[in-house]
Amino acid sequence: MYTIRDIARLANVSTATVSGVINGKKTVGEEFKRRVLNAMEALDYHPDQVARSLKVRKTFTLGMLIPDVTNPFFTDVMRGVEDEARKGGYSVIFCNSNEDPELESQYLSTLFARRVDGVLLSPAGALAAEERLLRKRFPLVFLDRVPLGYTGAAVVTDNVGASREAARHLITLGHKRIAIIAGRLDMSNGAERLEGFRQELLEATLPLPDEYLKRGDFKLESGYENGLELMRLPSPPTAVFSCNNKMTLGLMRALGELRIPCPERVSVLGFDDFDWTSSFTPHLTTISQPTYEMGRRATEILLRKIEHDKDGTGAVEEHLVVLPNELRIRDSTAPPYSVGAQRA
Amino acid sequence: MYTIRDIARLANVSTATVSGVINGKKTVGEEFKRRVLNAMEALDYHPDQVARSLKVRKTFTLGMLIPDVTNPFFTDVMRGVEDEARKGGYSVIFCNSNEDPELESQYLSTLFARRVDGVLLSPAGALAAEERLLRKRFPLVFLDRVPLGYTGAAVVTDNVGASREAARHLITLGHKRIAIIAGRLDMSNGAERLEGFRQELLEATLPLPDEYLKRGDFKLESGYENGLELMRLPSPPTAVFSCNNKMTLGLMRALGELRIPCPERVSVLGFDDFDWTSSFTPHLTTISQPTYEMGRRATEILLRKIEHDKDGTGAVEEHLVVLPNELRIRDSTAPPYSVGAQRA
DNA sequence: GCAATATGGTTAATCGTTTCGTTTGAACGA
DNA sequence: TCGTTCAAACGAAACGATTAACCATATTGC
Repeated sequence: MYTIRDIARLANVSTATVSGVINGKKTVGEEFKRRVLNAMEALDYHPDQVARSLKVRKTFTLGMLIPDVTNPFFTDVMRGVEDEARKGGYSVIFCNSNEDPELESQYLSTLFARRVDGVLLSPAGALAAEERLLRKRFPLVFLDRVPLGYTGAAVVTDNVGASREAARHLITLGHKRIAIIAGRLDMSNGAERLEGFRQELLEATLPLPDEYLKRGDFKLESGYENGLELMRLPSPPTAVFSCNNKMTLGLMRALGELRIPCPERVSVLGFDDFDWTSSFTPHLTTISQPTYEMGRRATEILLRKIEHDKDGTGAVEEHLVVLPNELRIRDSTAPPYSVGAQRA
Repeated sequence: MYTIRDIARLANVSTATVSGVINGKKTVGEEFKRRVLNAMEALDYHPDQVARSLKVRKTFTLGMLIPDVTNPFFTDVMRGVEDEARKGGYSVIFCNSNEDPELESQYLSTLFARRVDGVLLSPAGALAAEERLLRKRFPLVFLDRVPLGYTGAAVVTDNVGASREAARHLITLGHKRIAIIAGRLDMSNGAERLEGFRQELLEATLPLPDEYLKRGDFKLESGYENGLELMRLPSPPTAVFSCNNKMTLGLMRALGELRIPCPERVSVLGFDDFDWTSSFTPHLTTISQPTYEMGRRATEILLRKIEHDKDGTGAVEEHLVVLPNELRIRDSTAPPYSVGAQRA
């Protein structure tokens, strides 16, 4: 493994000169530059970034902490993050907390010890308490979910609006018995999605009985369990709104096992789109979030924070970005079977 | 940001002593240890890993380079990698080459500059040429795919065997006109899957006409396009073997658009399982790879290489691990419609 | 012709750790 | 009372880069 000194010796110049041509800072003469470049080429020399990081107090590394890598929502976000980070010359350490607050805070410590320049966080726990500590460790941008009462930088989507639109769509189709499988209510996104849904029902003076309000945890199993329970009710709903993709999957599985046809017997509308929903039947009606863009924007904001924080006490305007969602109407929603059709 | 010197000063000891208690190497007296620990606690001190890395010439960081984060196969692998890495005290920098050899080699350079201790590689390009250079840069373990003629460490699955089993399943069902949508043939996995399929057909003295052999590139679109072409043939196949999950998705989309029912008109068997295949119809018959285990094993091997490489010239036995796959028979495969049923 | 200024290079200190070699001092045996 | 031993703590030199402070030479203005 060669060092800058090896290059300097081989090119017959000082290390400062080598450093100069590497970073293009100092003006260095043509002749010298050529010699340095040649030497670097000859030895396949790549400057040691860790030494550099130590000196300049910057690692050009970002941390990204998400609750579930196997969720396509997050992998799409990751693409946005990675592309934008690369553009800025940053690498990303991805950490998967598996929805486990314990593991999450362990990762956060590791990232701190590694002196990452900033962190993108989609929290697993309700870390309202730690949040202040975190913010003094490194610049932070929340993604998708924010702790209750948090006021700092974040990129989220319009959960309330989208849920209202979802509910409205179902109502417009003529549904009266509409159930919801909610996500974690201690997370902003889970809470907001329920909130929007509730608002719209209220406005249409439709009831939301307790047995139609199911509390999931964003995982497949909870969608499955709750789906089973809902459809076994004496008076099952004619439409179900599921608050994230994994739970929708669980719900569909439940319907399949119970041999309840969708949308004939029950309409399904899920938060989060899949790019492969058009590969299977039924094609799901979903709320599509701008995943890639979320990742991109969050990274953009984080990089800006990093840039500004260096010269000051971090007095950058804390930005909250709310991106719009889009309702994609496909085949899993239809008018209720009891309306305009003979009873089965 | 506090340094080891701050701690030393506060605890009234030398930096060597602080370092000693942090790393638990030196024996340090109870009294001193207590003082140091207190000081660390008081200042929320976390040792700077980058300084440490510089000194000990080890970053405790792994690089993982995959061609597609949005492919659930790879995210499952990632979980295995991450869990095993964390157990060993390593972090992972994930890079997504997007099946782009250019980007891939750019990432490889970055990883080298960052002095990662080792790299897990699922190559996008046929980097047979670079491979020798890479191996002198850092310990390397290939994952899922290996360059042609590569003999070093790798974790793959039994592609030939699995493809034979897949073909046999279709043959046993009575299919005679079986088509394949192959993956990239310049990658070991793509080539082997075709090879196994071919072998089994040969053994059953079944033909594989040119128009039944489609060359895809592992992406959804190629599954879609090839699916359309296959089913528009004057004499379309009664069964199709698709060589990875994304292409299977494309194929299913094509069938959906052409309104060709599966498995009634055509059986579909795909490489790679989805955990959500049971959420939609038809439930796919697939070859399930031990994804998590692949990631875990590969990491295990890489860590062992790293451990051994440090004291020597890397004369570790280069291990090739071949894991078994499993055929999961579900609803997308059935006897051909022309056999034992009236012609439609 | 000479001070002032560019230009293009060098030397050496530094970032925050680890670690080698050394010092300190308590315990012990004779 | 002295060596001798040994454990425990210390001081300072690295690791490989960056960069401030300098220095030498050439160019320019007056």
